[in-house]
Amino acid sequence: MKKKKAPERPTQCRVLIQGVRDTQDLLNGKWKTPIIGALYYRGKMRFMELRRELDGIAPKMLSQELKDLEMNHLVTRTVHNTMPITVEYELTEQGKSLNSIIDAMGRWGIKYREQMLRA
Amino acid sequence: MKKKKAPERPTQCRVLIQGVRDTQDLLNGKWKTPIIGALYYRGKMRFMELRRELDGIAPKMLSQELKDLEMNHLVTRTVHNTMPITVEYELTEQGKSLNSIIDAMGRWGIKYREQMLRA
DNA sequence: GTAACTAGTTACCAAAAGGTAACCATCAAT
DNA sequence: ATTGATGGTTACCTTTTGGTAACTAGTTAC
Repeated sequence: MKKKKAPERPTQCRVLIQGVRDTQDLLNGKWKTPIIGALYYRGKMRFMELRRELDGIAPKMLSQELKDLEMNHLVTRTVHNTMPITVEYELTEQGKSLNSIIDAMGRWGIKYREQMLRA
Repeated sequence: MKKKKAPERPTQCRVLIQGVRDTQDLLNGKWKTPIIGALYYRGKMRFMELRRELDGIAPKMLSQELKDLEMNHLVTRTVHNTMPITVEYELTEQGKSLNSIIDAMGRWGIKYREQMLRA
C-alpha cells in the first residue's frame, strides 16, 4: 500500500489552527479586547460610557469596532426611545464566553512581563 | 472625605488589560500563532521545514517573524555546523507556555464556527 | 440663540502589515 | 557548468489599520 503524497499534517491540527485564526480575526485590532473586557466587567454600557472608559478611542474607531463585534454576534446593540435616545451595547453569550480566553491572555501577559523584568 | 476625581477603574483591571495587550502584541500578525503551534506540536524545526509546514509563507515573512519571536524570548535559534549549515528553531519555556492560550483560542474558534453554522 | 449632550459619520492622511519577485552566498550532486 | 538544496535579504508595491478633525442631527438647558 502506497502512502499518499505528503499529507502528514493531522487534520485535527489544521482545524485547530483554523480555530486560532478565526478567534484572532474576531479579536483583531487595538480595541476589541478592551471593549469586550469593559462590557464583561461593567455589564451593558452606552456609547459614551464606553468612550470614556476606553480612554483615547476615537468615536470613529469605537463605532467601527462595535459594528464588527455586532456583525460577529459577540455584542448586541439596542436603541432606547429615551430623550435623547440612548444606545446600549451588551455582550452576547458568545461574547461572554470569550472572557476565559481574554482572561488567560491577561494573566499570561502579566506573568511574562514579570519574568522579563526579573531576567 | 472627598473622593478623588474619577479613578473608578480598578488597577487590577488595568493591569489585566495591559497583560492582554502585551500578549496580543507578541502574537500579532498572521503567522506567529501558526509558527508557535508548529514548533509546539512538531518540536524543533529548521527554516525550510517550517516554510513547508506553514504552506504559503514567504521566506521574508518567516524570517521576520522568527526574529520577532526570538527577540521576545519565545523561540531560540541555533546554527549547526553541518554541511550545508542548518538552523534549528525551538520554543523556549515561555514559548511553550503560550500553548495553553493558543489551544484555548483554537477550541473556542472551533466551537464558535459550529455555533455559527448551526444558527 | 447658543452651548452641550446624545450617537455617531465623513474626508483625509500616515504608518504598518504583508505579499511578490529577484537576488545572495555556500555547498553537493550531475 | 548547471541545477538544487541550505538560510536567508532586498526592493518594490498594495492593502489594511488607525488616527485627526470636522461635521451631522435631535434634544435639552441657560
